[in-house]
Amino acid sequence: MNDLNFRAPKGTRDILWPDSARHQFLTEVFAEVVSEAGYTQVITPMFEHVEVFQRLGGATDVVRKEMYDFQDKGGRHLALRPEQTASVVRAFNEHRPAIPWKAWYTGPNFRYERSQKGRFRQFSQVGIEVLGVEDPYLDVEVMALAWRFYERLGLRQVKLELNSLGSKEDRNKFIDALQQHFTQSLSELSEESQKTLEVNPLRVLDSNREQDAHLISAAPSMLDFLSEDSEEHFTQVQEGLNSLNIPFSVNPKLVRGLDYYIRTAFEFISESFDAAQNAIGGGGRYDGLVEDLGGPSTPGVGFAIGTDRTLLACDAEKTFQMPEAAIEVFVVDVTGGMEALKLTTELRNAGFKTDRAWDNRSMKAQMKLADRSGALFAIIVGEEEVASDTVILRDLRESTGQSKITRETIQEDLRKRLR
RNA sequence: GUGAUCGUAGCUCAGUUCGGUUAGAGCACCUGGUUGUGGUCCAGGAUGUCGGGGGUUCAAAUCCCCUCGGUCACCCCA
Repeated sequence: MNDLNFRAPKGTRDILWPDSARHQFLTEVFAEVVSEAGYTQVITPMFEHVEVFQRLGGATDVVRKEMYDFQDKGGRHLALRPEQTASVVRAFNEHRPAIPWKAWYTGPNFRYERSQKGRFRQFSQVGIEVLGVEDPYLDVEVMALAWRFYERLGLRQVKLELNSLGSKEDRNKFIDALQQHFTQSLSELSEESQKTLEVNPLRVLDSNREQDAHLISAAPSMLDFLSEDSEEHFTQVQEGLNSLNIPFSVNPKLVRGLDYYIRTAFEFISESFDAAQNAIGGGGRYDGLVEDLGGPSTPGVGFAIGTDRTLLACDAEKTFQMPEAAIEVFVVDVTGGMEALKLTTELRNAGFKTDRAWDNRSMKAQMKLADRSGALFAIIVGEEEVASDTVILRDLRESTGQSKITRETIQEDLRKRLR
């Protein structure tokens, strides 16, 4: 059991009931919210040609050092998806559905990194992508849907942080300014940030190291580098959110780790649990990505929400608890088990949630299992009942409620008492 | 990849400081009290490569080294 080879690989885990049920329900709630808005599901492969992800940018850690890539038996260089936006965009280019294409997805992603609270090597996300629309109000719709989803789960301590990264040109100007700012005081910057500065200056703003704090707060703000168009877009996004009464705060330091974001970038933070990884969802606009992946010039917006982290937030806020497993009838058979076999089949076919015991256990043991199953009624069959073509119907919620009924009326009797 | 910390029954943990009889507790599980009846109660029972490997020692869960895994933080992100 402790043999390494018979344990879930590092950073992965088995999700058993009731957690598995919460995962499933969470996905169902999400599907409901986005279906109501006209989104349709897309299911893409869990692996792609590695180039699909490499197009996300060589400065992105997710592709630079966290990718699970491998060669298949045909010599193809493939990678397990670290996120799904690239796959969805690739699928868009391959099939060219009519725009606007509003797609939603769910499923596992893979990143090779050290695990910690709210972070695993295999983790699942739900998300949406819209391709073919430039309208800033779509950015608003996208955020509003995520917001609505969190609300449906019962989460209250979610904060929306918003920023604009401007157009590619705005952004490059900003990066130059940042580079200048940090280079001036290079020695004051932490060693790690100095390295980051070379690879991706924007990301320095993300540093959590105390040493960097004052330099970062003195850094130029992205908002001062927005072109007129970008500023207009950003203003409309904010007006849209205001009109829907969705609270948000502008965070000019919000840069996000995927490098393809343009203009709108946002993140949902849970304030309910204590961990470094408290971003439960994030996204933004990525005009240009479709082109980068070989498609026609097409704007895009979307977000991804981490299933595991969102459930962590639900735990912390004590919401979205699982309902009890609802067995209605438990068949107790002390004649060998054949009667239970027939009865459970009959009752299940009739729509009753039915369970039973196995291995010809004692009546006491079977009753114990009936109790533990949460069943409301037990149907008891012994030799006497078989001979007289009856069963005993026992109400497990009471200590005494028990009656002998004929076999033909079992369903009728149950229905009367259950509904 | 870096640092800290932990790893004893299915679960939660005691025992590790200062090595020393067959390694314990609670919960859960099983059987019986109740030869046809659960949830309460009582009695009994089963369960451990003390994460793994190596070393020191007359003797290791306990000390040392290595390794694997968990947790937390950095990095990064959902």
